Amino acid sequence: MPGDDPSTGTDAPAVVWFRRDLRLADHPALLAASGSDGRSGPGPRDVVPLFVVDPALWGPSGEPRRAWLLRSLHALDDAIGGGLVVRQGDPAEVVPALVHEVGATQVHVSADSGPYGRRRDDTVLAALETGGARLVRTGSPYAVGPGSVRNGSGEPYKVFTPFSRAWLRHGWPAPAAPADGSAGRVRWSPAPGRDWPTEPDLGGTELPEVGEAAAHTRWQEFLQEGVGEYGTAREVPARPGTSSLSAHLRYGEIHPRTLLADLAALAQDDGLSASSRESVETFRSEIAWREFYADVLWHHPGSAREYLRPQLAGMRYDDVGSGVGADRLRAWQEGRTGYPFVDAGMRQLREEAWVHNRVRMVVASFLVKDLHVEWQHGARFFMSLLRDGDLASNSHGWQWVAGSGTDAAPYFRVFNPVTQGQKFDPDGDYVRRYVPELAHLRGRKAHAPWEADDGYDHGYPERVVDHAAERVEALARLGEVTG
DNA sequence: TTTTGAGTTGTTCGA
DNA sequence: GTCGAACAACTCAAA
Repeated sequence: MPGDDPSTGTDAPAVVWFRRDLRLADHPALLAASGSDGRSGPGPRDVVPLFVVDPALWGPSGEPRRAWLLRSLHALDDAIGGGLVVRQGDPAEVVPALVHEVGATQVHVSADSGPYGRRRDDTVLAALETGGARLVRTGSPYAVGPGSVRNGSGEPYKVFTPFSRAWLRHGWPAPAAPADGSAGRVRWSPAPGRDWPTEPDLGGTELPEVGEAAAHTRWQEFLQEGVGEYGTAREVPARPGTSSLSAHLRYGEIHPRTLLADLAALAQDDGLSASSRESVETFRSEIAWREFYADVLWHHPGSAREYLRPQLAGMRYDDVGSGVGADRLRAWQEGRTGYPFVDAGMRQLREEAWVHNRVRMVVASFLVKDLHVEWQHGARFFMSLLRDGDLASNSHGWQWVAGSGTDAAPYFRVFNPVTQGQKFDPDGDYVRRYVPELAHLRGRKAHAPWEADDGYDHGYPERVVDHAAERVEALARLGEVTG
C-alpha cells in the first residue's frame, strides 16, 4: 500500500475520522494516523481531520446533544487551527469520497462498540477496501475495550462486581503519548468541506462549557476539590458533589484512561485519609460501571429495547397510547406528578439537559413502579433530552430500575419518592430550586406538601397516584410473572 | 460437577 | 430518632 511503504516514503495523508473522541490528547487513533505512535509505518504523516454528520445519528439526537456536539466540534476545530472537515451524509459514501479526493490510503478511527456504530464501521470498511484503502481501528472510548473482559470460560460477566474485579485485573494502557515524546504536534492537512449544521434552538436550556479544554478544567477541579468527598457528596443532588463529566466522556473530550491514571497517582499519596481513599475507589467504581454497561451492550446489542430478563417483558404494563396512561406519562415528562422530588428531577432534566444520578433512579422507579409504564418509554425520553445521553448507560440504568437488568433484582426494589427526597434532600433545597410552586416550604414538608396547610397555595399539582397503593400494585404485577 | 456465597444505590416494621 | 431483621426466589461466579 503506497502510504505504508517505508522504503519509498510517500506524501499520502491519512484521514482521522472523529466520532466519540473529540479531543487531541491521549488519542491513540490520532497518533496512529499521524504515524507518531511508533507502530504505524513512517511518520510523521499529514492528517486530514474529518467529522461526518450522519443523519442516522443526528436525527434522533435531541437538541441538547446536537448542540453539545456542534460546540464540541467547534472547540476541536479551533484546537486544530480551523481545518476540521465537516461533511453531512452517509459515512459509507462520505468517507470513501474524501479518501479519494485527498489521495489517502488509511482512515483511522477509535473503535465504536455500539450496535449502530459497529454496523456502520463494517460497511465503511468494506466500501474503503473496494477503493484500496483501509479502516484502522485503534483504541476505543473505554479503558478496556468492550467485549474483552471475560471469565475463565471465555464468557462475558453478567454481574457487576465480578466484572469490575476482572476489569481491574485486566488493566489498561497508560494514556497515549506520541512515541517520540513530542507534544504530539500533528501536521494537519486541509481539505474542502465546511458543511456545518446550524445549532438547534435550546429554548431555555443552558449547557456548561463544552470541549476538551473544558473537560480537563472540570476534571482537575473535581480531582482537587471533589473526589475526596465523592463518597458522600455524590448523594446530595442539591450540591455539585458529582464529577459532571458524563457529557465530556460521552463525546470523548476526555478519556477514562486519563481519569484512571490520575486517580492511581492520587492513591499513591500516603497522606490520603481513609474516607478520601474510599471516595476515590467509589469514583473509580463508577467508571467501571460505565465500562460494564458498554460491555453488556457489546454482548447484547438489542438491549436498548429488549429486556435483558425476558420474563419481565410479559408483565402487565399500562398503555400510554391514550387515556389515563398517556396523561400520566405526560405528567411525568412535564414534572407535575405531585411528588416533589420526582417533579424537581424532571424539571432539572428540561432545564439543564442533565439530572443528578440519585434523582434519575427515583424518577425512573416512579415511572416504572408507580405509573406502570414500560422502561423503554422513559429511556427514550431521557435520550431525547439528556446532554450526556449514552445508549449503554441509559438503557441499562433503566433496566436496572425496572428489574430486568443484569443483576437479579430484589423484588422489593421500589423507591419511595418521598422518603428518598427527605433522605437525600433533607432541607428541600433541590426541590425548591426546580419547583417554584413549593418555594415556600421548608425541610421535609418540601417533599410532602400535603402535610403543610399552605402546601398547595401556589399551584402545585395534586399527586397523580398514591405511592403506597401503586407499590403494592407493582409487586402484585411482578408476582404474576415470577410466581 | 456440585456447592456455596454473593448480588450498587430499598422499604418497612418493630424493638 | 435509630437500628436490625425480614422481605422471593434466582442467577451468577468461583471454589
